[in-house]
Amino acid sequence: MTFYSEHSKVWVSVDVIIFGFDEGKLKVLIGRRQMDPGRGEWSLYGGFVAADEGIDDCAARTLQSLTGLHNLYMRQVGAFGSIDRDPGERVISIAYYALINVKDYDEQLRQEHQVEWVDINSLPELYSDHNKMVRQALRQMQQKMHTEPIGFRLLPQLFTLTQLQHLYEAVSGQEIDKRNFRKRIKDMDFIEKTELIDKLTSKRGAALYRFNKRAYNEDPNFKL
Amino acid sequence: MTFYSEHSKVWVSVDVIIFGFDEGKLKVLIGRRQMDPGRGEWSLYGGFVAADEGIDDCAARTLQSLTGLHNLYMRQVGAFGSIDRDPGERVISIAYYALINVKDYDEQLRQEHQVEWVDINSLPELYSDHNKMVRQALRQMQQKMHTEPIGFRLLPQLFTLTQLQHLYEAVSGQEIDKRNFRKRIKDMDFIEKTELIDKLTSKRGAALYRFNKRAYNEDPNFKL
DNA sequence: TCAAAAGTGTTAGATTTACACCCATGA
DNA sequence: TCATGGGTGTAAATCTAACACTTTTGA
Repeated sequence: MTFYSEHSKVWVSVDVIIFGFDEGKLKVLIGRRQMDPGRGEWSLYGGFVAADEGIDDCAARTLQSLTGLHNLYMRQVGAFGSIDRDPGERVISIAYYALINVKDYDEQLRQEHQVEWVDINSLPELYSDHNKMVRQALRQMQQKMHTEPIGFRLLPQLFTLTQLQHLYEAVSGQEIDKRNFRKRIKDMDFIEKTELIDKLTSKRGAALYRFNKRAYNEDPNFKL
Repeated sequence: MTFYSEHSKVWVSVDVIIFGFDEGKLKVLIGRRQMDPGRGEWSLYGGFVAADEGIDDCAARTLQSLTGLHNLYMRQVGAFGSIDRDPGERVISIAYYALINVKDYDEQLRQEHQVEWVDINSLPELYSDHNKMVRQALRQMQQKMHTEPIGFRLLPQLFTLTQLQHLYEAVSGQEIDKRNFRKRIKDMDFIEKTELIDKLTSKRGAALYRFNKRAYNEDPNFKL
Protein backbone atom coordinates (compact mmCIF):
# COMPACT_ATOMS: atom_id res chain seq x y z
CA MET A 1 0.00 0.00 0.00
CA THR A 2 1.56 3.23 -1.05
CA PHE A 3 -1.34 5.58 -1.62
CA TYR A 4 -0.20 8.24 0.78
CA SER A 5 3.50 7.55 0.98
CA GLU A 6 4.51 11.06 0.05
CA HIS A 7 3.05 12.33 3.32
CA SER A 8 4.61 11.99 6.71
CA LYS A 9 3.25 10.06 9.64
CA VAL A 10 3.07 11.12 13.24
CA TRP A 11 2.68 9.49 16.60
CA VAL A 12 -0.85 9.50 17.93
CA SER A 13 -1.67 8.90 21.54
CA VAL A 14 -4.74 8.82 23.70
CA ASP A 15 -5.15 10.50 27.08
CA VAL A 16 -8.02 9.73 29.39
CA ILE A 17 -9.64 12.03 31.90
CA ILE A 18 -11.23 9.72 34.43
CA PHE A 19 -13.86 11.38 36.54
CA GLY A 20 -14.97 10.06 39.90
CA PHE A 21 -17.20 11.37 42.64
CA ASP A 22 -16.05 10.96 46.22
CA GLU A 23 -16.38 12.84 49.48
CA GLY A 24 -18.83 15.16 47.80
CA LYS A 25 -16.26 16.27 45.26
CA LEU A 26 -15.63 15.70 41.59
CA LYS A 27 -12.24 14.09 41.19
CA VAL A 28 -9.85 13.18 38.42
CA LEU A 29 -7.43 10.29 38.34
CA ILE A 30 -3.87 11.47 37.76
CA GLY A 31 -0.44 10.06 38.37
CA ARG A 32 3.24 10.69 38.03
CA ARG A 33 4.48 10.26 34.52
CA GLN A 34 6.64 7.14 34.24
CA MET A 35 8.36 7.94 31.01
CA ASP A 36 10.72 10.48 29.51
CA PRO A 37 10.38 13.28 28.75
CA GLY A 38 8.59 14.72 31.76
CA ARG A 39 9.16 11.72 34.00
CA GLY A 40 7.75 12.42 37.45
CA GLU A 41 5.39 15.21 36.42
CA TRP A 42 1.71 14.98 37.23
CA SER A 43 -0.07 13.67 34.19
CA LEU A 44 -3.13 12.05 32.78
CA TYR A 45 -2.92 8.38 31.99
CA GLY A 46 -2.49 7.60 28.32
CA GLY A 47 -0.97 5.44 25.68
CA PHE A 48 -0.02 5.28 22.05
CA VAL A 49 -2.40 4.26 19.32
CA ALA A 50 -1.16 1.07 17.71
CA ALA A 51 -1.04 0.61 13.97
CA ASP A 52 -3.86 -1.91 13.96
CA GLU A 53 -6.12 -0.29 16.53
CA GLY A 54 -8.97 2.17 16.26
CA ILE A 55 -8.74 5.22 18.46
CA ASP A 56 -11.87 4.35 20.46
CA ASP A 57 -10.47 0.89 20.97
CA CYS A 58 -7.22 2.35 22.11
CA ALA A 59 -9.00 4.54 24.62
CA ALA A 60 -11.01 1.58 25.90
CA ARG A 61 -7.88 -0.52 26.21
CA THR A 62 -6.02 2.25 28.01
CA LEU A 63 -8.92 2.71 30.36
CA GLN A 64 -9.17 -0.96 31.09
CA SER A 65 -5.48 -1.42 31.67
CA LEU A 66 -5.65 1.29 34.28
CA THR A 67 -8.90 0.43 36.00
CA GLY A 68 -9.52 -3.22 35.21
CA LEU A 69 -13.04 -2.16 34.28
CA HIS A 70 -14.81 -2.27 30.97
CA ASN A 71 -18.04 -0.92 29.57
CA LEU A 72 -17.32 2.35 31.23
CA TYR A 73 -19.03 5.45 29.92
CA MET A 74 -16.51 7.14 27.66
CA ARG A 75 -16.62 9.98 25.18
CA GLN A 76 -14.10 11.66 22.99
CA VAL A 77 -13.15 15.20 23.92
CA GLY A 78 -11.14 16.04 20.85
CA ALA A 79 -7.72 16.02 19.26
CA PHE A 80 -4.85 18.09 20.55
CA GLY A 81 -2.15 18.67 18.03
CA SER A 82 -0.13 21.85 18.43
CA ILE A 83 3.27 21.33 16.99
CA ASP A 84 5.10 21.63 20.28
CA ARG A 85 2.55 20.36 22.76
CA ASP A 86 4.75 17.45 23.76
CA PRO A 87 8.19 18.45 25.00
CA GLY A 88 9.75 15.35 23.49
CA GLU A 89 8.56 14.89 19.97
CA ARG A 90 5.64 15.67 17.77
CA VAL A 91 2.67 13.72 19.07
CA ILE A 92 -0.99 14.29 18.41
CA SER A 93 -3.13 13.23 21.29
CA ILE A 94 -6.80 12.46 21.40
CA ALA A 95 -8.45 13.04 24.73
CA TYR A 96 -11.32 10.99 26.11
CA TYR A 97 -13.19 11.31 29.34
CA ALA A 98 -14.68 8.44 31.28
CA LEU A 99 -16.94 8.14 34.30
CA ILE A 100 -16.44 5.57 36.99
CA ASN A 101 -17.87 4.80 40.37
CA VAL A 102 -14.93 5.30 42.67
CA LYS A 103 -15.96 2.30 44.76
CA ASP A 104 -15.58 0.02 41.75
CA TYR A 105 -11.96 0.92 41.43
CA ASP A 106 -9.76 -1.61 43.09
CA GLU A 107 -7.51 0.08 45.60
CA GLN A 108 -4.62 -2.22 44.89
CA LEU A 109 -4.73 -1.55 41.18
CA ARG A 110 -4.78 2.13 41.94
CA GLN A 111 -1.64 1.85 43.96
CA GLU A 112 0.10 -0.33 41.43
CA HIS A 113 -0.45 2.31 38.80
CA GLN A 114 0.44 5.01 41.24
CA VAL A 115 -2.53 7.17 40.39
CA GLU A 116 -4.60 9.28 42.74
CA TRP A 117 -8.00 10.88 42.92
CA VAL A 118 -7.53 14.62 42.96
CA ASP A 119 -10.25 17.19 43.40
CA ILE A 120 -10.81 18.88 40.08
CA ASN A 121 -10.64 22.23 41.81
CA SER A 122 -7.19 21.52 43.23
CA LEU A 123 -5.41 20.06 40.26
CA PRO A 124 -1.68 20.65 40.10
CA GLU A 125 0.03 21.69 36.93
CA LEU A 126 -0.05 18.72 34.59
CA TYR A 127 2.28 17.53 31.88
CA SER A 128 2.00 19.07 28.45
CA ASP A 129 -1.47 20.42 27.68
CA HIS A 130 -3.27 18.03 30.00
CA ASN A 131 -4.82 20.81 32.08
CA LYS A 132 -6.44 22.11 28.94
CA MET A 133 -7.75 18.65 28.17
CA VAL A 134 -9.26 18.40 31.62
CA ARG A 135 -10.96 21.78 31.29
CA GLN A 136 -12.46 20.84 27.96
CA ALA A 137 -13.52 17.43 29.19
CA LEU A 138 -15.20 18.97 32.19
CA ARG A 139 -17.10 21.46 30.08
CA GLN A 140 -18.33 18.74 27.75
CA MET A 141 -19.24 16.45 30.61
CA GLN A 142 -21.18 19.23 32.33
CA GLN A 143 -23.24 19.76 29.23
CA LYS A 144 -24.01 16.09 28.76
CA MET A 145 -24.82 15.68 32.41
CA HIS A 146 -27.73 18.07 32.13
CA THR A 147 -29.29 16.46 29.10
CA GLU A 148 -28.44 12.79 29.48
CA PRO A 149 -28.60 10.53 32.48
CA ILE A 150 -24.89 9.85 32.70
CA GLY A 151 -24.36 11.03 36.26
CA PHE A 152 -25.42 7.65 37.59
CA ARG A 153 -22.20 6.24 36.24
CA LEU A 154 -20.43 8.18 38.99
CA LEU A 155 -22.61 6.77 41.76
CA PRO A 156 -23.23 3.33 43.21
CA GLN A 157 -26.26 1.53 41.81
CA LEU A 158 -28.22 2.57 44.84
CA PHE A 159 -27.95 6.16 45.89
CA THR A 160 -29.81 8.73 47.94
CA LEU A 161 -31.27 11.89 46.49
CA THR A 162 -28.88 13.91 48.60
CA GLN A 163 -25.94 12.11 47.02
CA LEU A 164 -27.36 12.74 43.58
CA GLN A 165 -27.86 16.39 44.37
CA HIS A 166 -24.34 16.78 45.71
CA LEU A 167 -23.03 15.15 42.57
CA TYR A 168 -24.79 17.67 40.40
CA GLU A 169 -23.56 20.48 42.59
CA ALA A 170 -19.99 19.24 42.39
CA VAL A 171 -20.08 18.89 38.63
CA SER A 172 -21.81 22.15 37.85
CA GLY A 173 -20.08 24.08 40.59
CA GLN A 174 -23.33 25.61 41.80
CA GLU A 175 -25.69 25.06 44.66
CA ILE A 176 -29.07 23.59 43.92
CA ASP A 177 -32.28 24.10 45.85
CA LYS A 178 -33.18 20.85 47.56
CA ARG A 179 -36.92 21.03 47.08
CA ASN A 180 -36.77 22.06 43.47
CA PHE A 181 -34.24 19.36 42.75
CA ARG A 182 -36.38 16.63 44.30
CA LYS A 183 -39.44 17.89 42.47
CA ARG A 184 -37.69 17.45 39.14
CA ILE A 185 -36.47 13.99 40.11
CA LYS A 186 -40.01 12.97 40.95
CA ASP A 187 -41.08 13.76 37.40
CA MET A 188 -38.62 11.24 36.04
CA ASP A 189 -40.15 7.82 36.41
CA PHE A 190 -36.92 6.06 35.57
CA ILE A 191 -35.36 7.24 38.81
CA GLU A 192 -37.00 4.69 41.05
CA LYS A 193 -37.35 4.74 44.77
CA THR A 194 -36.51 1.38 46.33
CA GLU A 195 -37.64 -0.09 49.62
CA LEU A 196 -34.11 0.18 50.90
CA ILE A 197 -32.91 2.71 53.39
CA ASP A 198 -29.44 4.07 53.75
CA LYS A 199 -28.57 4.50 57.40
CA LEU A 200 -24.91 5.32 56.95
CA THR A 201 -25.05 9.01 56.38
CA SER A 202 -27.98 9.98 58.53
CA LYS A 203 -29.66 8.87 61.70
CA ARG A 204 -33.09 9.01 60.28
CA GLY A 205 -32.14 7.10 57.14
CA ALA A 206 -32.62 8.11 53.52
CA ALA A 207 -34.48 6.27 50.80
CA LEU A 208 -32.25 4.64 48.21
CA TYR A 209 -32.98 5.20 44.55
CA ARG A 210 -31.98 3.38 41.43
CA PHE A 211 -31.70 4.39 37.77
CA ASN A 212 -33.82 2.16 35.57
CA LYS A 213 -32.26 2.17 32.13
CA ARG A 214 -35.08 0.20 30.57
CA ALA A 215 -37.67 2.67 31.79
CA TYR A 216 -35.48 5.52 30.58
CA ASN A 217 -35.30 4.10 27.08
CA GLU A 218 -39.07 3.96 26.92
CA ASP A 219 -39.48 7.57 27.92
CA PRO A 220 -36.17 9.34 27.62
CA ASN A 221 -37.01 12.70 29.10
CA PHE A 222 -34.11 13.89 31.10
CA LYS A 223 -33.31 17.46 32.06
CA LEU A 224 -31.51 18.71 35.11
CA MET B 1 14.85 12.20 19.27
CA THR B 2 13.94 8.66 20.05
CA PHE B 3 11.61 8.90 23.02
CA TYR B 4 8.73 7.11 21.42
CA SER B 5 10.47 5.12 18.72
CA GLU B 6 9.06 1.80 19.82
CA HIS B 7 5.59 2.98 18.83
CA SER B 8 4.26 3.20 15.34
CA LYS B 9 3.22 6.32 13.54
CA VAL B 10 0.14 6.86 11.44
CA TRP B 11 -1.05 9.26 8.80
CA VAL B 12 -3.21 12.04 10.09
CA SER B 13 -5.40 14.13 7.87
CA VAL B 14 -7.86 16.93 8.26
CA ASP B 15 -11.29 17.15 6.64
CA VAL B 16 -13.32 20.32 6.58
CA ILE B 17 -17.07 20.66 6.55
CA ILE B 18 -17.72 24.05 5.04
CA PHE B 19 -21.16 25.40 5.73
CA GLY B 20 -22.81 28.06 3.65
CA PHE B 21 -26.28 29.54 3.53
CA ASP B 22 -27.83 30.15 0.16
CA GLU B 23 -31.30 30.12 -1.37
CA GLY B 24 -32.73 29.71 2.09
CA LYS B 25 -30.90 26.45 2.60
CA LEU B 26 -27.95 25.26 4.62
CA LYS B 27 -25.33 23.91 2.26
CA VAL B 28 -22.06 22.05 2.43
CA LEU B 29 -19.14 22.33 0.05
CA ILE B 30 -18.24 18.96 -1.43
CA GLY B 31 -16.37 17.77 -4.47
CA ARG B 32 -15.22 14.75 -6.38
CA ARG B 33 -12.21 13.11 -4.79
CA GLN B 34 -9.14 13.65 -6.95
CA MET B 35 -6.97 10.92 -5.50
CA ASP B 36 -6.87 7.18 -5.14
CA PRO B 37 -8.41 5.31 -3.50
CA GLY B 38 -11.94 6.48 -4.05
CA ARG B 39 -11.15 8.80 -6.95
CA GLY B 40 -14.31 10.38 -8.27
CA GLU B 41 -16.46 9.78 -5.20
CA TRP B 42 -18.18 12.66 -3.49
CA SER B 43 -16.04 13.80 -0.63
CA LEU B 44 -15.20 16.52 1.81
CA TYR B 45 -12.15 18.59 1.10
CA GLY B 46 -9.13 17.66 3.16
CA GLY B 47 -5.41 17.25 3.41
CA PHE B 48 -2.66 15.58 5.34
CA VAL B 49 -1.12 17.03 8.45
CA ALA B 50 2.53 17.82 7.80
CA ALA B 51 5.25 16.89 10.24
CA ASP B 52 5.90 20.47 11.26
CA GLU B 53 2.33 21.71 11.36
CA GLY B 54 -0.25 21.92 14.14
CA ILE B 55 -3.62 20.40 13.39
CA ASP B 56 -5.47 23.72 13.68
CA ASP B 57 -2.92 25.25 11.35
CA CYS B 58 -3.41 22.42 8.93
CA ALA B 59 -7.16 22.96 8.98
CA ALA B 60 -6.72 26.70 8.42
CA ARG B 61 -4.32 26.07 5.57
CA THR B 62 -6.63 23.53 3.98
CA LEU B 63 -9.52 25.92 4.30
CA GLN B 64 -7.60 28.76 2.80
CA SER B 65 -6.27 26.75 -0.09
CA LEU B 66 -9.82 25.87 -1.00
CA THR B 67 -11.54 29.19 -0.42
CA GLY B 68 -8.83 31.79 -0.62
CA LEU B 69 -10.27 33.17 2.60
CA HIS B 70 -8.76 33.40 6.03
CA ASN B 71 -10.00 34.25 9.50
CA LEU B 72 -12.99 32.11 8.89
CA TYR B 73 -14.89 30.78 11.86
CA MET B 74 -13.67 27.25 12.40
CA ARG B 75 -14.05 24.64 15.12
CA GLN B 76 -12.84 21.13 15.58
CA VAL B 77 -15.49 18.43 15.40
CA GLY B 78 -13.35 15.56 16.58
CA ALA B 79 -11.05 12.77 15.55
CA PHE B 80 -12.18 9.84 13.44
CA GLY B 81 -9.96 6.83 13.70
CA SER B 82 -11.61 3.49 13.14
CA ILE B 83 -9.08 1.08 11.84
CA ASP B 84 -10.68 0.66 8.45
CA ARG B 85 -12.35 4.00 7.91
CA ASP B 86 -10.19 4.77 4.90
CA PRO B 87 -10.37 2.16 2.14
CA GLY B 88 -6.75 2.72 1.27
CA GLU B 89 -4.64 2.72 4.36
CA ARG B 90 -4.85 3.50 8.02
CA VAL B 91 -5.47 7.22 8.37
CA ILE B 92 -6.80 9.09 11.33
CA SER B 93 -8.72 12.14 10.31
CA ILE B 94 -9.63 15.18 12.32
CA ALA B 95 -12.77 16.96 11.19
CA TYR B 96 -13.35 20.68 11.39
CA TYR B 97 -16.29 22.74 10.39
CA ALA B 98 -16.15 26.27 9.06
CA LEU B 99 -18.71 28.93 8.28
CA ILE B 100 -18.49 31.14 5.24
CA ASN B 101 -20.64 33.68 3.54
CA VAL B 102 -21.33 32.07 0.19
CA LYS B 103 -21.01 35.42 -1.58
CA ASP B 104 -17.43 35.74 -0.40
CA TYR B 105 -16.46 32.59 -2.21
CA ASP B 106 -14.97 33.33 -5.55
CA GLU B 107 -16.87 31.45 -8.23
CA GLN B 108 -13.78 30.82 -10.28
CA LEU B 109 -11.93 29.30 -7.36
CA ARG B 110 -14.90 27.10 -6.71
CA GLN B 111 -14.82 25.79 -10.24
CA GLU B 112 -11.07 25.29 -10.22
CA HIS B 113 -11.40 23.08 -7.18
CA GLN B 114 -14.44 21.42 -8.62
CA VAL B 115 -16.49 21.73 -5.49
CA GLU B 116 -20.17 22.45 -5.17
CA TRP B 117 -22.65 23.72 -2.66
CA VAL B 118 -25.03 20.93 -1.83
CA ASP B 119 -28.09 21.20 0.39
CA ILE B 120 -27.33 19.41 3.62
CA ASN B 121 -30.63 17.60 3.35
CA SER B 122 -29.76 16.19 -0.06
CA LEU B 123 -26.22 15.03 0.44
CA PRO B 124 -25.12 12.06 -1.63
CA GLU B 125 -23.16 9.23 -0.13
CA LEU B 126 -19.70 10.54 0.65
CA TYR B 127 -16.30 8.92 0.73
CA SER B 128 -15.28 6.99 3.81
CA ASP B 129 -16.99 8.21 6.99
CA HIS B 130 -17.54 11.74 5.71
CA ASN B 131 -21.31 11.58 6.10
CA LYS B 132 -20.82 10.83 9.75
CA MET B 133 -18.48 13.79 10.05
CA VAL B 134 -21.07 16.05 8.49
CA ARG B 135 -23.78 14.84 10.84
CA GLN B 136 -21.61 15.44 13.85
CA ALA B 137 -20.47 18.82 12.61
CA LEU B 138 -24.05 19.86 12.03
CA ARG B 139 -25.10 18.83 15.50
CA GLN B 140 -22.26 20.74 17.08
CA MET B 141 -22.86 23.78 14.95
CA GLN B 142 -26.56 23.78 15.80
CA GLN B 143 -25.74 23.84 19.47
CA LYS B 144 -23.24 26.67 19.15
CA MET B 145 -25.59 28.62 16.96
CA HIS B 146 -28.11 28.91 19.75
CA THR B 147 -25.67 30.09 22.39
CA GLU B 148 -23.13 32.10 20.43
CA PRO B 149 -23.57 34.64 17.67
CA ILE B 150 -21.83 32.65 14.97
CA GLY B 151 -24.69 32.62 12.49
CA PHE B 152 -23.68 36.00 11.16
CA ARG B 153 -20.65 34.33 9.62
CA LEU B 154 -23.04 32.72 7.17
CA LEU B 155 -24.65 35.99 6.15
CA PRO B 156 -23.48 39.16 4.45
CA GLN B 157 -22.50 41.96 6.78
CA LEU B 158 -25.87 43.53 6.21
CA PHE B 159 -28.87 41.28 6.41
CA THR B 160 -32.60 41.46 6.94
CA LEU B 161 -34.37 39.87 9.87
CA THR B 162 -36.17 37.58 7.50
CA GLN B 163 -32.85 36.30 6.20
CA LEU B 164 -31.63 35.76 9.72
CA GLN B 165 -34.77 33.91 10.62
CA HIS B 166 -34.56 31.71 7.56
CA LEU B 167 -30.98 30.93 8.46
CA TYR B 168 -31.98 29.74 11.89
CA GLU B 169 -34.81 27.74 10.44
CA ALA B 170 -32.49 26.08 7.93
CA VAL B 171 -29.90 25.20 10.54
CA SER B 172 -32.26 23.94 13.19
CA GLY B 173 -34.66 22.35 10.76
CA GLN B 174 -37.69 23.87 12.43
CA GLU B 175 -40.01 26.73 11.74
CA ILE B 176 -39.79 29.75 13.97
CA ASP B 177 -42.59 32.16 14.82
CA LYS B 178 -41.81 35.48 13.17
CA ARG B 179 -43.03 37.75 15.93
CA ASN B 180 -41.37 35.82 18.72
CA PHE B 181 -38.15 35.72 16.76
CA ARG B 182 -38.10 39.46 16.17
CA LYS B 183 -38.93 40.14 19.78
CA ARG B 184 -35.85 38.21 20.89
CA ILE B 185 -33.69 40.02 18.35
CA LYS B 186 -34.86 43.36 19.65
CA ASP B 187 -33.55 42.46 23.09
CA MET B 188 -30.05 42.06 21.72
CA ASP B 189 -28.55 45.47 21.35
CA PHE B 190 -25.61 44.20 19.36
CA ILE B 191 -27.89 43.36 16.45
CA GLU B 192 -28.21 46.86 15.11
CA LYS B 193 -30.74 48.22 12.71
CA THR B 194 -29.15 50.39 10.03
CA GLU B 195 -30.66 53.15 7.95
CA LEU B 196 -30.35 51.00 4.89
CA ILE B 197 -33.18 49.25 3.16
CA ASP B 198 -33.01 46.09 1.15
CA LYS B 199 -35.27 46.33 -1.87
CA LEU B 200 -34.19 43.18 -3.61
CA THR B 201 -36.34 40.61 -1.93
CA SER B 202 -39.47 42.61 -1.30
CA LYS B 203 -41.38 45.42 -2.85
CA ARG B 204 -41.88 47.21 0.36
CA GLY B 205 -38.25 46.90 1.39
CA ALA B 206 -36.79 45.48 4.57
CA ALA B 207 -34.52 47.13 7.10
CA LEU B 208 -30.93 45.92 7.00
CA TYR B 209 -29.27 44.91 10.25
CA ARG B 210 -25.67 44.47 11.27
CA PHE B 211 -23.93 42.46 13.97
CA ASN B 212 -21.83 44.72 16.18
CA LYS B 213 -19.06 42.60 17.63
CA ARG B 214 -17.80 45.33 19.91
CA ALA B 215 -21.21 45.80 21.45
CA TYR B 216 -21.55 42.07 21.83
CA ASN B 217 -18.31 41.80 23.75
CA GLU B 218 -19.53 44.39 26.20
CA ASP B 219 -22.76 42.57 26.87
CA PRO B 220 -22.52 39.04 25.56
CA ASN B 221 -26.03 37.82 26.09
CA PHE B 222 -27.02 35.67 23.23
CA LYS B 223 -29.74 33.06 23.16
CA LEU B 224 -31.85 31.97 20.24
C1' DT C 1 -55.63 46.51 -7.69
C1' DC C 2 -53.49 42.86 -6.04
C1' DA C 3 -49.78 39.80 -4.74
C1' DA C 4 -45.84 39.48 -1.74
C1' DA C 5 -43.04 40.24 1.98
C1' DA C 6 -42.43 43.51 6.21
C1' DG C 7 -43.71 44.74 10.35
C1' DT C 8 -46.06 44.83 14.87
C1' DG C 9 -48.60 43.19 20.79
C1' DT C 10 -51.22 40.61 23.72
C1' DT C 11 -52.56 36.84 26.42
C1' DA C 12 -52.68 32.12 28.45
C1' DG C 13 -49.97 28.60 29.92
C1' DA C 14 -45.78 26.57 31.42
C1' DT C 15 -41.64 26.80 33.78
C1' DT C 16 -38.64 28.47 37.18
C1' DT C 17 -37.32 30.31 41.43
C1' DA C 18 -37.47 31.46 46.21
C1' DC C 19 -38.42 30.12 50.52
C1' DA C 20 -39.10 27.43 56.06
C1' DC C 21 -40.58 24.08 58.84
C1' DC C 22 -41.44 19.28 60.78
C1' DC C 23 -39.64 14.39 61.10
C1' DA C 24 -37.01 10.45 62.70
C1' DT C 25 -33.19 8.77 64.97
C1' DG C 26 -28.70 7.76 67.31
C1' DA C 27 -25.63 9.58 70.38
C1' DT D 1 -32.90 16.08 74.55
C1' DC D 2 -30.63 17.66 70.92
C1' DA D 3 -27.95 17.69 66.74
C1' DT D 4 -28.09 15.87 62.12
C1' DG D 5 -29.66 15.12 57.74
C1' DG D 6 -34.38 13.70 55.38
C1' DG D 7 -38.32 15.09 53.63
C1' DT D 8 -42.21 18.12 51.97
C1' DG D 9 -45.70 22.57 49.15
C1' DT D 10 -46.96 27.10 47.70
C1' DA D 11 -46.92 31.50 45.53
C1' DA D 12 -44.70 35.08 42.61
C1' DA D 13 -42.15 35.95 38.73
C1' DT D 14 -40.39 34.89 34.45
C1' DC D 15 -40.36 32.83 30.15
C1' DT D 16 -42.51 30.67 26.22
C1' DA D 17 -45.81 29.85 22.74
C1' DA D 18 -49.72 30.82 20.11
C1' DC D 19 -51.90 33.78 17.26
C1' DA D 20 -53.83 37.83 12.79
C1' DC D 21 -53.96 41.89 10.83
C1' DT D 22 -52.04 46.32 8.57
C1' DT D 23 -48.43 48.42 5.60
C1' DT D 24 -45.91 49.34 1.43
C1' DT D 25 -44.98 49.04 -3.22
C1' DG D 26 -43.82 47.06 -7.84
C1' DA D 27 -45.88 44.62 -11.36
